[in-house]
Amino acid sequence: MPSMARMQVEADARSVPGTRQQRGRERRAAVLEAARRLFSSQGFKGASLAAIAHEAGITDAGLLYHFPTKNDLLLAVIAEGDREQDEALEKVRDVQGLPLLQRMAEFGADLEADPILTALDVTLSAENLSGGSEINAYFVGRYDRFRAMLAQAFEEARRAGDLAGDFDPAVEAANMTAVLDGLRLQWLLSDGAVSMAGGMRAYVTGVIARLSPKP
Amino acid sequence: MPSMARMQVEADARSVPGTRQQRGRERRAAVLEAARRLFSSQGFKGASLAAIAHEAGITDAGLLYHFPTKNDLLLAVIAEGDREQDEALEKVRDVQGLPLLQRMAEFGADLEADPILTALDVTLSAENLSGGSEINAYFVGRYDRFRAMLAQAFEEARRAGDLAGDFDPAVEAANMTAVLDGLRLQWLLSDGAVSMAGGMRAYVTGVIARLSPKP
DNA sequence: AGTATTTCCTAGCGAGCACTAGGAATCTTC
DNA sequence: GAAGATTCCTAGTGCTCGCTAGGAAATACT
Repeated sequence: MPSMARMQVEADARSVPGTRQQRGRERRAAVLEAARRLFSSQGFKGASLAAIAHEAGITDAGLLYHFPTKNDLLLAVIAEGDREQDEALEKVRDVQGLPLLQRMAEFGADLEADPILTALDVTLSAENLSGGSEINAYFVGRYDRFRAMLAQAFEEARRAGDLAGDFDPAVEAANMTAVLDGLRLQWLLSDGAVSMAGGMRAYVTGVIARLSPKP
Repeated sequence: MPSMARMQVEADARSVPGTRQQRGRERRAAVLEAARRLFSSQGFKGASLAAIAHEAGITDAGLLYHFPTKNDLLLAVIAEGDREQDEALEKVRDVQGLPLLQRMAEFGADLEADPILTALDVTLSAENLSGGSEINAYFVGRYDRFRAMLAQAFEEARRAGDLAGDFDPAVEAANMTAVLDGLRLQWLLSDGAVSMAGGMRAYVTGVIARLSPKP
């Protein structure tokens, strides 16, 4: 009799496939993905726990078992996105100087491949412009590191004789970062009329053409 | 006796100076300014009517006399900001072609003069990335017009012989807009480590140097 | 078989939200 | 000075929010 009862409720949402801990991890991942989607399209304050939980197929109380507070959920979403972007950056890290700058031309195309993560970055950074919060510190640090990486590449390119002129590596690094961010925003706001890949490639080749040593 | 009663309450918040309609306009302006400040720092959803009203020196119900809904208040804030930016653009509109592009170098400095309006733009555009809302349509249209203005300037500069090469005016317009927006974000996120004025000037002179006809 | 653990739900709490109803105080107009 | 218009408040409504308490069901352990 108990075994029959088990079989009757086998189709229940909780007992789908696999072991207990497997289902737990899968639910957790589903919540993270739903949270990324809703945070990116509605912002942190705009997305409710109930809506995220519904998208993940559970209730809000069920969600709070995996992430004890809404802020914890946000931090997990950010940590996951950060990890993915670090992986994308590692493909670039083995080169330096001018080759690194040249590879930045493909960064626009990379971002176009993941519109949700791109929109998440725009939304969350704009939602945390003013200081104090943990998230604001994260974005400030990330921009600092990104600019430092590019500035170092500009310096090395000049030292190697690949670039010339009296340009300021810090300014060039900030400007290249700005093009990436600005195109991101226009791409999201223009229904595809603005291409990040095309704009970024044009910018990088333009910078290199302008700063190339004259023979 | 009534006159004495009047004098006793003369220091009341409502009866400060001037006529009735003057006070009304002043309060309305105070509400608009408080709303701009709070919307820019906390976003639309993050700023409550009570907080805005408190900053303006009245209650939330008093605020709703001037602006019947929160969305009406937002539209008024946006309309006011739009008017100010139109005025700033009109100083540029009398020139065309290369001179217009050269004047864009000063746009970074102009934005630095009004950090609140700049942050408001970043916050609200990021909060309305996805389509449908009235505000989203506003931003899409504004970017379209701005890019069109710059693209036309690039075309005219080439026609006049001030610029040369096989550059794409649409791409150059999008990229120049992107630098402006991207520097805006970094400026707000870097405690002044990134200068919008310096970056924008470097970019404009760089573009002109790169596209100048070779003698 | 019995116990413990993991996972998720039902139910509800207190706070904050945008917004409303109705009235009071002030100023203008006659 | 009475009548009307303007401006703003007190009080409250219904809703949604993040979060908690406690339990139920399924699985794993012994």
